[in-house]
Amino acid sequence: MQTFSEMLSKPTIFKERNVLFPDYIPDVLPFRQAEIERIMRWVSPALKDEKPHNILIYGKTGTGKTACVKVVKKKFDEMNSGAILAYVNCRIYNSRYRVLQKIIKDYLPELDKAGFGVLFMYEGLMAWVQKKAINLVLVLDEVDMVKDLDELIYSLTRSNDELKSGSIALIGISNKLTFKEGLDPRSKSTLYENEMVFPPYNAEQLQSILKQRADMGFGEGKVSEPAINLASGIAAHETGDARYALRLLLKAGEIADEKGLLYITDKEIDLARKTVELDVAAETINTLPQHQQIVLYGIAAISLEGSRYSKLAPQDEEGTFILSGEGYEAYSKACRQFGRKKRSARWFREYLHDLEMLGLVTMIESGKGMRGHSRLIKIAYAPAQVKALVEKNLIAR
DNA sequence: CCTCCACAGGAAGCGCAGGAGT
DNA sequence: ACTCCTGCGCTTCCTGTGGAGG
Repeated sequence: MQTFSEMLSKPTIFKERNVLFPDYIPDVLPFRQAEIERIMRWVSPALKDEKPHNILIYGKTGTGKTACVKVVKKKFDEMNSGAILAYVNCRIYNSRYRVLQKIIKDYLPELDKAGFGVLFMYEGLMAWVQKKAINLVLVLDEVDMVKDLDELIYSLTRSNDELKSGSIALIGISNKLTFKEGLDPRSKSTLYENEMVFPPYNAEQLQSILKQRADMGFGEGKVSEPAINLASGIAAHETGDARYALRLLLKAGEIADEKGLLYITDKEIDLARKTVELDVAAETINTLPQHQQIVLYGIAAISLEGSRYSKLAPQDEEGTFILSGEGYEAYSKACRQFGRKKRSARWFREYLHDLEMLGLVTMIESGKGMRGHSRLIKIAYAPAQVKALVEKNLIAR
């Protein structure tokens, strides 16, 4: 058993661990200067007491949307004008009520008493904006999470007609390109005043981002060039997600620490990828409905035991393929084991389909040697780990 | 050739919960 | 408060597919 001081005095490869975390915003964002300047230009009217433009920012996860806006906010705040740029994460504050409440809490704490209705908060906010002639820019990050978005947008933008002084503008950030469909045309047109799309980073860009962070996080020359290239290649191949790339780097650092290494090579990155992949898979597995987890468990179990028909299945890749029939048997057995009532075979196929969509299993058409249309199933992740994970989830309740 | 097997996936229908309307 | 309706998860039933085996 180690003591805390022993742990803390252990040599570490990290120099500044924080810079590898997803919420860290560097002073300079590579490849996003143009985007930052555009946002600055659009919000700048607020600094000379005019109403700025509404903006909608699109882009996949890890393309730097939030980071850019935060950089703009920092510069905005440094101007020390009367204008305010408020940031709200709608994943947490996911309704009109909660968004209003959050703003009030941050800027009008004297009004922050529980139990006031939406109308009261709204009018309090308006009175404050008008009295102090504030130009308020409201950033709604992950705006697609807001349940009553139409009402929120409508009440906030329409309020500009009523205000005699001051103004309210919106910056929406979303990573779903499809969320606009469900919107009321009126709120659509206000939000779409200015639209901006953040493209994913390509491999070279990710490479230089990782280089920058690696130098800051570990010190120069601590991460080998092949390691950087591998990590950026993996992330670029996925979705160009910088957050994922950084996660690989952080995990590789932790692995290096465990092994007492002072240098990160592509071998550590490769190990990191496996654990990060499994982490990501574990997150989706944990949120899966019970029976889909049991299906997965059954398939994992039978993959470990060995498929009865495995000799019939193609052996071109490693990993065991199983037949859907024996998959259903395994699922039924798992249901008995966990004390759950089993679903019909028809629904089992539907579950399999869902699991395939989530990338947790892969299925191929059975070729020769099999009768009719059948499918061969294989789990995408290490069966032993998957099995243990589901077991933990289901035994707890 | 025909029949059967082992499965895929569509259609209909059922009970239930949660929301809208009154 | 109440009904009504709708969507959802699921079962049951059914048709289709294509090699295996007689």
